[in-house]
Amino acid sequence: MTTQNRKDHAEYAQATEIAAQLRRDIAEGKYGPGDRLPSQRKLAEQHNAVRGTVDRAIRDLVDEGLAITEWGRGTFVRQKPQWMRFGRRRYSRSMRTFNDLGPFGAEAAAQGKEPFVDCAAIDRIIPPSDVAERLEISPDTEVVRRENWYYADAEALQLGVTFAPWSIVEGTPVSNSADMGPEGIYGQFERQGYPITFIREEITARMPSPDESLRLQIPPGVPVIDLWHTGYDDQHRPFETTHFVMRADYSALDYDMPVED
Amino acid sequence: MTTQNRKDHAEYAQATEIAAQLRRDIAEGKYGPGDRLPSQRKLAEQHNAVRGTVDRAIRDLVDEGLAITEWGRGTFVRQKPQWMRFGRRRYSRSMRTFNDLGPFGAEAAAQGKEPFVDCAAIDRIIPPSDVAERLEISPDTEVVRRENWYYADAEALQLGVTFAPWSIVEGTPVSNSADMGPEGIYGQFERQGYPITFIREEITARMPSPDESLRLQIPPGVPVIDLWHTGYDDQHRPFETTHFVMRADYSALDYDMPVED
DNA sequence: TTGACTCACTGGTTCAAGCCAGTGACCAAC
DNA sequence: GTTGGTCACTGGCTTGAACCAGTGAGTCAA
Repeated sequence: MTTQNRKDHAEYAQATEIAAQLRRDIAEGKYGPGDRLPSQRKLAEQHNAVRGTVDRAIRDLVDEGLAITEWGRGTFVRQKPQWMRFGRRRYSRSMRTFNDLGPFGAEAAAQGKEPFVDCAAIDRIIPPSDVAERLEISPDTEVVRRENWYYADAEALQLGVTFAPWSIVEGTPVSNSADMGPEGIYGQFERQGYPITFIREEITARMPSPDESLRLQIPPGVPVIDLWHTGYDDQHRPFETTHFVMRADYSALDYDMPVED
Repeated sequence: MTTQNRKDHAEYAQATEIAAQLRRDIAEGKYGPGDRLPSQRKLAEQHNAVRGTVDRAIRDLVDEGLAITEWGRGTFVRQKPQWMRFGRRRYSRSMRTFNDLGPFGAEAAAQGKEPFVDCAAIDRIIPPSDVAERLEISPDTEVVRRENWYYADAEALQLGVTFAPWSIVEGTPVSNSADMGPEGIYGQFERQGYPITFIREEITARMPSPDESLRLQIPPGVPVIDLWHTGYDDQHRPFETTHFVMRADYSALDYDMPVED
């Protein structure tokens, strides 16, 4: 590897040194969670550097998720939030009536947070190709598109966009109502003859797009978990797929499952 | 929300404008994957800005994973790599003999990559508390620690650190050899009376630490998937747990599983 | 032909200075 | 007491200049 990236090169650069010093100070508890770091001007003076250099150092910390800057107030040590854990049980029948808001609400409540789910849109559309593939339908088969935003304590944590063939959901609350009733959306699917029996979860992580940063109010330095969930009925036919984008700093996935031969 | 982060504030800043323009150009194909962007000095001239401003804009692109800079050469549009997908089948018995290198090797080969697994260390240690909890052992029970690095085409993609009670692995290759034989590590566990029957996967994502960036050679703007895997035998006793850190831009997880009541 | 060298060009980093805009403590006027 | 303004302080961003170090094409002498 002859080419090097910025950070490699900066290994002994002043900004990197300052960042490393601050990381040490944070790790050693000199600055605890929520504490304010010295101002950029003070740090510049202390390290015999220009303020722009300190700004770069702090930007690195922020990008790592270790600190958060607030305009006009200062730079603060970030407190690691509790995780919301989601997994296979999210879809189990016994979870359905656990809480008005479903598994998300239950998990939020367990964390002492106020859950809120906002169904922002319900549309009837021609599906994007990746949706059609997951639903195993031809690309011109219409689907319902339900856009849900999940909040805890008024902070947006997740975006979930659910797709299902229109023919399955026509006339049911899934196609025309934000309220899925006490049994939830999977109760509705079950009534239509599609009991959720298998699920497939395709997971990756990435940095949010600028649009996602804005809409999910994701702080700098926090990635998102990008999850495609697909539900299958007892005959292994897919009947719904949901694309979740979750703030990674608040979210964990937790699956337990049998191993087959 | 009265406080705003850096990016919100910079919404109409010049650097953000330049970044947005470059994003558009990339999206529209003006610059394709692998193409070199104009030099910072040229871009500065074009946008009537100073080079520092252009540098900030490009840094944003790099942090998003859209571009990669090479010192002395220029800034290039990043090509999105193929993903390696891992999931439940990674542990199934039928996968064990698929390839000398196991599921990782099989997946790499499927992507046309040259797989290589390096067992960097085998130690006998007192486990960290999170390991002891997952193995359901007392914190003073010794365990084996196996550190594995996974490469594809000489690029490090994953780090996996496996822990298992020393009492289980004593005298077996798991405790003293990099080579697990044709049946792999789970074949060894099975011989000791621990057939892998259930798994638990705890998944989250985060930005890599500077150390991880260095050792996995992770480009800026790429998060890691942080995965704790635990294997259980037919009596639901945990016998091994592995902590994976995976480059998120190359890795996806793909699970299919039954839903239970 | 080949290898050493030059040189223009690249990004990486820092400097020194300045203006802008949000914050919050403080204080005077109501 | 409450209100509204001042002001010192915060980070956000830009300017313009400079030096460093890696790259690679082109040159020139052995």
